[in-house]
Amino acid sequence: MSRFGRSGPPPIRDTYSLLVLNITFRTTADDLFPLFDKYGEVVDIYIPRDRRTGDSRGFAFVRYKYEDEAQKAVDRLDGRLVDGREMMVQFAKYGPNAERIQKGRIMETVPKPRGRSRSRSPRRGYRDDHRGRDSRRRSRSRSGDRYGRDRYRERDHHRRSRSRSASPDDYKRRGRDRSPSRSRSRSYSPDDDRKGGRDFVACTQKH
DNA sequence: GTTGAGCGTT
Repeated sequence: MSRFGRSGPPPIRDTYSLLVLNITFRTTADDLFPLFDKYGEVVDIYIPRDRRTGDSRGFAFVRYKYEDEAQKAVDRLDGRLVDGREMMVQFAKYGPNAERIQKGRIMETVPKPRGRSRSRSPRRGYRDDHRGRDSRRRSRSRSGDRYGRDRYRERDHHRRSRSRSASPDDYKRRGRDRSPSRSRSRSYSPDDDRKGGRDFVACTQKH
C-alpha cells in the first residue's frame, strides 16, 4: 500500500518501474521517497512484505512517470548508501519498456547494422556492461551461497509438503480410512461430550 | 532479535 493517498495502484503499463534491491529490511517507502522524488515525479512506491510477519523483503519498486527521470534516478541512486547498505537501482521487468530491459538497464542502442560497420562487430567491448556486472557481482560474492540455497530449499520443502497434504491421493486414502472410522465414531458419538467434559474438568481444575 | 538472491499489491 502506498501512503500517497491514492486509492489503488496506478497502471503499470503507463509507469516506469524501478527495482530497488539490496536495501535494508527496515527501509520503508517513506525513507525512499525523498531520495527518488528529487530526480523526478514518483508515482508510487511499493515494498513487498511478507504476508505473515509483514516484514520487508529487502527490495522495493519505485515507479516514475517518465523514462528519462527513471534513468536519471538509476544513474544517481544506484550504489547509493542507504542505512549503511548500498542499494541497487535497476529497471523492473514490468512496464512499457520491458522489452528493452536487459540486466536492469535499458538497451537504447538497438544493434542496427550500419552500412559503415565492418564485418567485425565485437559485442564484448562494452565497458558499461562491465561496470554493472562487476558491481552486482561484488554484492553476490560476499553472501554465502550455502545459506541461500538452504533457505530456499527449506521454503520450497515447506510449500511442497503443504501441497502434498492436499494431494488427491492422500485425501482419497485418508477419506477411505476415515469413512468407517467416522461412521463408527458416529455410532458412539460421545466424542463431543467427552471432549467437553475433559475441557470442563481442566477448566475447573485450573480455576 | 536474525538473513541478502531476486522482480510486485494493498
